[in-house]
Amino acid sequence: MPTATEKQYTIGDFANAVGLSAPTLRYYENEGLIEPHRHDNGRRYYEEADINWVKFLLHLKGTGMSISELKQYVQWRAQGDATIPERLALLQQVKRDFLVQFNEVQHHLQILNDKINWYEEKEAGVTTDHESFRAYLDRFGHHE
Amino acid sequence: MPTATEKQYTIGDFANAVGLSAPTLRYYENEGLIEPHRHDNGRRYYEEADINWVKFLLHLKGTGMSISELKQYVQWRAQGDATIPERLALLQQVKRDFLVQFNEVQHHLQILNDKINWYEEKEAGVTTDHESFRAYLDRFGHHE
DNA sequence: GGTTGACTTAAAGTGCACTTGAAGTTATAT
DNA sequence: ATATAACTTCAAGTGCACTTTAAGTCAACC
Repeated sequence: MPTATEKQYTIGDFANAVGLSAPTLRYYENEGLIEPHRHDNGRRYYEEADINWVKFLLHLKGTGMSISELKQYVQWRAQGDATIPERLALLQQVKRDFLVQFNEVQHHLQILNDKINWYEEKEAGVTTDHESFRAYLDRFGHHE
Repeated sequence: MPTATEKQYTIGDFANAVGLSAPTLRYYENEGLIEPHRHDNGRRYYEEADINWVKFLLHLKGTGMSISELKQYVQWRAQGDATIPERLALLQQVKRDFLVQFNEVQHHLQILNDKINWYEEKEAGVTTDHESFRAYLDRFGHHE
């Protein structure tokens, strides 16, 4: 049973589909992250499956992986199942780093929220004239 | 009642105390974020309160504020209470942007976790030989 | 069939947030 | 007293992830 001929995307359409610019796609290709097909005239074309691949890469990138880490991951992947332990170890390390950052960033948000509340209450005349932000924070048990 | 003479930090000691390098502190000063005192010989010194100030700036920075946004915030702050509405609006915008990013990043983590689990199960021989990652994701209802 | 827009490569440029270097002064320890 | 370490300014350099430019080829529309 022959599958329907796959839709072919120009680099411009593909860029639109994945939310990147065409130059960025060429840059990623240069870095070895993507390998589009070529028409006889030299022009690139992309297929449906490439969309999923790029979106997956962007998820990994969004967890904090650099281009060179992605490149390493992709190289291992091209070498087949023998490199699964390496890939798994890399992703686990990325996850650990991510979680550390995630906790820090939540703390930053806490302080930002406190400051916003402080300004809002100050505007509404709720805090006493000379209460400092630090004293205010202390009331909530936040430190640093 | 005279308060105990405040401890004075050299730029090196202060850098240590706040977790930045001395050049970075000079850079921040250049950008108008910090204003240390000076000894008669021209050398900078910092006091306890400066530690809290820098740590607060680093919290704001950690929520995604750029150096130039911090600069704007600091300038408004120097202009007194009249600029509280501007400062509040800025921080509220920062918070909105932060929360958007925060949601996205949680989704990225979800995909990373799925991929790690997929590798772990594959290593343990749990998934069927030819199940694709996408099919695996679909079992959990994750998309994109 | 000509104009407009999308594509091609390779190299150079950008923006951010620092970091490093050069050249010199000052403080501290032996 | 002298070595060494920390400070000073100002300018230039770095790393990352793109973005822009230049010079040219190709495709689609009227």
